[in-house]
Amino acid sequence: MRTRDDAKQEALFNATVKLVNEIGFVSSSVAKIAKEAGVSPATLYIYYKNKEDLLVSTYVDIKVFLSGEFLKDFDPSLPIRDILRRVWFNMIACFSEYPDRFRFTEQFSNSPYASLVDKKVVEKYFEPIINVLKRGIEQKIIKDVDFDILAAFIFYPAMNLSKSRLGSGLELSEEIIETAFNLSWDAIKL
Amino acid sequence: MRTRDDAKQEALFNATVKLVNEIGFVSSSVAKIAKEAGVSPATLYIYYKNKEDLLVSTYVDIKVFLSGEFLKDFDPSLPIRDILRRVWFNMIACFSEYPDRFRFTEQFSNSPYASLVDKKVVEKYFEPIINVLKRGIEQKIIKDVDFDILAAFIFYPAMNLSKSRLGSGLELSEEIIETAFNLSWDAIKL
Amino acid sequence: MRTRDDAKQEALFNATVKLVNEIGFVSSSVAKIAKEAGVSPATLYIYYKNKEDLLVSTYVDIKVFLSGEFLKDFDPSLPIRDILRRVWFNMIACFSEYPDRFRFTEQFSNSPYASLVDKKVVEKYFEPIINVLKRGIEQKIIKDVDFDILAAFIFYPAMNLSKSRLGSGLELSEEIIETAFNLSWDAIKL
Amino acid sequence: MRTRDDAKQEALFNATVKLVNEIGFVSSSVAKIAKEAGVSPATLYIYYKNKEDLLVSTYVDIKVFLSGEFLKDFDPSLPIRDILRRVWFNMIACFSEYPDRFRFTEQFSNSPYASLVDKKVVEKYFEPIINVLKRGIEQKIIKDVDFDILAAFIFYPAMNLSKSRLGSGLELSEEIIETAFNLSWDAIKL
DNA sequence: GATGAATGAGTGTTCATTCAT
DNA sequence: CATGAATGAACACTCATTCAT
Repeated sequence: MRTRDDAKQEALFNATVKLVNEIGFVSSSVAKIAKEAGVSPATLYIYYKNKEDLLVSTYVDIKVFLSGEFLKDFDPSLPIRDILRRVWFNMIACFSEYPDRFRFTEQFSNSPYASLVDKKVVEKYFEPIINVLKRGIEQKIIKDVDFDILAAFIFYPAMNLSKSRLGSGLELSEEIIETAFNLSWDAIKL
Repeated sequence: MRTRDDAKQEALFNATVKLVNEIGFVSSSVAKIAKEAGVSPATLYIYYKNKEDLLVSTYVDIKVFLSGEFLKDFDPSLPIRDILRRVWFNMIACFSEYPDRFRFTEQFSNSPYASLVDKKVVEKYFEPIINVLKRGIEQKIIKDVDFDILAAFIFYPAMNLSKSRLGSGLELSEEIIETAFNLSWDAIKL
Repeated sequence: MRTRDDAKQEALFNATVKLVNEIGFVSSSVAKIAKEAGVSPATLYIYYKNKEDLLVSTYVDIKVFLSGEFLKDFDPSLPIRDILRRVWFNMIACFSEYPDRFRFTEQFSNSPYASLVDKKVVEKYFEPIINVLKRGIEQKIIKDVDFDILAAFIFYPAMNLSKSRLGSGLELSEEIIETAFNLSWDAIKL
Repeated sequence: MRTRDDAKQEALFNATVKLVNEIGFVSSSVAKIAKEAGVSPATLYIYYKNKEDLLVSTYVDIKVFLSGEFLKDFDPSLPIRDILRRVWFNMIACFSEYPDRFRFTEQFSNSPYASLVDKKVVEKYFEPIINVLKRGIEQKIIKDVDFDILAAFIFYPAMNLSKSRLGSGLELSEEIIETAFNLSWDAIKL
């Protein structure tokens, strides 16, 4: 018998990300995604249970991928500010390098599909960063506030900045990224 | 297309916001929206050119409404920090009071429809706040950085905080809002 | 606005009966039925909630129609044997005149759709015949056995005879019908 | 196509009968039948030419099986009434013991597939009974009418009685079966 | 102004069957 | 012999929009 083809699954993944970005969730039909991936719609159902499974799986895969990018050259022995600075630069670089995947997660997490994802599974991959923040709080370097408040001043600004710059086509210079990180650090540091 | 019966138009507006939140953009069909509003699908086309017009108009209307809420008790004679603090509290209160409208804008602005909105028109309503920031920069109270960077540490944290708290069902206490505003202020103040 | 078109509903009814007979339940798709009726598949869903509704409604309509045919010239003042004889002849004539409707009910009642029909509703239309049988039992003219046993020797033989003759293309002569009725009467009479 | 593994063929036979009864002809796809039988859809095509072949073969196999059951303890030396009485009891017992196979034949024979079966082949297995009836006619014990009329008062009542009782969940007591046979005998005897 | 009827095009999904291993 | 992968065609059904009243 034929064997499962990783190339096909990857083609479906790429086609999904591409189409959702080009024409949006609403218009991204199974037929169009399959066509973009160069397979029959029926074939899609060999690799995914249904459309929901395709979208949720794609989202989770991207999230795992992004966490890997964010944690590139992660070195817990560095000072906390340096660690976060590296993560910050990684995030911005990642969003600029993989804007499609980034935008897919933005669309996805604002859709009703979002509630279908087990957040625990995804959060696990971001744990190293969370631990750094915890350490920072213990060492009285970072303000002792809930994690979602810290997140609102670290991750979301990076995302929103990337989004607004990607949208307007402007480049995010090294300098601007540094400046923005300083605001982030000023927000959370004690 | 706009014509007379305001009650019908309002019913359509409410139905659109409600349905998009309940079942998402993808599933919100013209037929369902019309039914929810208690009118015929054909009637919808008297008030709106087509579905796109319905969604975009609804978005713009909400944005205008939100700007009014954000600027409640706006008093330019107060110190800049106090002005922004009031805006901050207004935003959080507004998101918590009108979660449907808030979530609609989130879904909408992450969809391809977003590009159909003339940002100038919407931004106009937020000008008073922008002017405050400009004044703050001139007076060396606020860091002299691009507006979108400031926005990334004022508006988006408020939105993301509201979103994450709304999603998890947690309440945002007065104290937490105050704390979060302090982070925001620390980020942008000189 | 346009008004509901009885001609269309009738066309759908006829198309359903015709197609189910020609190609069977399995192959009778909504698209084919709509095409046969000369309307769009979407139009079918204005007149029927879904395919199941179409088939069940068609079945019930036929059953009501058949009961009317069976009871033609029904005269309760006649001797019981004469009443049943007339019903018997009516049945055979009806099956031969409307073989499509008859065969539809045969296919339907042997399909899983059958369980969706409220038997009470259908049986109501056959009550006059049932009452005749009851009277016959009371008057010691007919054997005192359960109704389904009597039915198995009155209605089903008529149906099966019709079916086997229709299938083989043979005519059912007046004489043969009379003969068969005699067997039926011999079976149930005391 | 038929080849070796009898266990697989039997599994397919059972799966077909089971599924057609549980979900009907319409929903019984090759994929589901194969899954139920624990084999690959492709394997099914080793044992059967196509779906039609599978269904027709299953039907014929059941018919042969049923004929065997009907003729259990068949003793042509007994009086004709006793022979038919035994067949009658065998039929009822068989339908109650193998309701799935019985219902399969009911569904099948009311579908367009029925016309694909060579009736001669099937009838052959029921010949002993037919011969008894012929003898009964010659001996002036049974009415001299066409065979299909006799059948309509012997076999079909038994089937319909079984069907209605199976459907309603009621048991068919020894006494009721005896009673019903008496009606059958009254119908056909001279 | 307002409506339910009407539809061609599209939706997500499953189908019977064949292919490559 | 046996298989899961693969698919074009079909499935039931819904879509945004227009039409006739």
